[in-house]
Amino acid sequence: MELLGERWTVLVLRELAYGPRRFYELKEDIAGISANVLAQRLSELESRKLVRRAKLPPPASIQVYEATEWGLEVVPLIASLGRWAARSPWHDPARRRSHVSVIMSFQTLISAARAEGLRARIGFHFGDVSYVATINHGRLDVERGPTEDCDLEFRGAPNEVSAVVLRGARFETIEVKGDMELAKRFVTLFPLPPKIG
Amino acid sequence: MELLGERWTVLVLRELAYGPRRFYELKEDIAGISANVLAQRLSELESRKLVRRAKLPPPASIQVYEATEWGLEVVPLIASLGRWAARSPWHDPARRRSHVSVIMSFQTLISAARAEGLRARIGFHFGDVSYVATINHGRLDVERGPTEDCDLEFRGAPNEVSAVVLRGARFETIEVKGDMELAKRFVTLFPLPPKIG
DNA sequence: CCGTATCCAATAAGATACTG
DNA sequence: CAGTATCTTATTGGATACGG
Repeated sequence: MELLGERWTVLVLRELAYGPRRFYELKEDIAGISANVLAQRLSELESRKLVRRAKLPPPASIQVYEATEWGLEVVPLIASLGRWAARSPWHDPARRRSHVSVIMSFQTLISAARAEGLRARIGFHFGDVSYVATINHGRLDVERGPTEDCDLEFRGAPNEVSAVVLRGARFETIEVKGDMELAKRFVTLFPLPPKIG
Repeated sequence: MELLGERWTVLVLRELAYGPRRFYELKEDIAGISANVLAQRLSELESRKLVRRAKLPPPASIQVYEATEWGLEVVPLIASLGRWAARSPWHDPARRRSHVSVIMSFQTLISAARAEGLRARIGFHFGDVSYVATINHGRLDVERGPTEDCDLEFRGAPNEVSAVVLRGARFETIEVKGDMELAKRFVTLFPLPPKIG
């Protein structure tokens, strides 16, 4: 609790799950956090060795925050807590979510059995951030980066893409291109865990 | 975070991991919590359906708090968070711990490889609370209850027992009785995860 | 863009006392 | 024993403004 117990701390760390981010990205993607609290949380995380400041190589040369190895090790637990918590009767999938949170839920919810034998590269575009997800041996491996050589691409706001992938919203509500047969199968790979009471 | 995010909430839920408890037990075992905060946390947990009030069957007929099924499902994640957090450079094993926390760390830290092929029943006495742990197929199954038919028994304060089992403190610092060869092997089954920095 | 400084408001917690 | 009521204090978070 001393490492992760204060308000916002877990959410900040989660945003660093797929690589370094800059201050204003974090501020924008963590709905409702204020600059001073974000600064404080980052410095606490830094002093606890869960996060470190890094400088991107030239020509970018900007300062970013990245999770340490140890910090990254707790990320799967955070993801599992998310899956558990989403079963709450009061969970609201319409709440605005960050792209990190959406991608993480894909990774957490994929059914190895349903993805059996499937191999595919799938790209996601959320505004100016993109991810490539590789399905392999029933797992979904994800990294941030350009969606080159993908069999299928989704583009839209995180919530909308999530609604299509997890909850069967119509493809027309976002932008889907590439192998549409794959798309139809892909959105069946994510069984939602049973709701409570 | 809305389900478990406030201060004390996780600690309260953890105390219910091995069965129902009464109010004053929780108050005594959660170091530093005050009665009003505990009452508030319990009622929040109840309204969120992680905990329910129950009445023990006669002749006890006392009121207790117990975790719901759903509440119990998050306990292994709490345990894993504990293992992760104990690697912190600032983790202090001398801090006073509850018997629940100690038992849970045994369950979490046992090495399946080292316990390979071992079968045993081991009892633990902490004041007036006792547990029986069964080693089987590399796992440690635990339940609260009388230590009947155990091959080995430990008795002492939670911290002291933990020091013996996890950190190789001398048997003489607590009370150990039964199969002493088993005892010597038992305390080798729990490799501590590597420290950070 | 990346924070820091300042201030104010809300709230949450601790201590204590008290009651069925 | 199992809480509730009350009070006081400490913390923290949100808003805003500002500077490198």
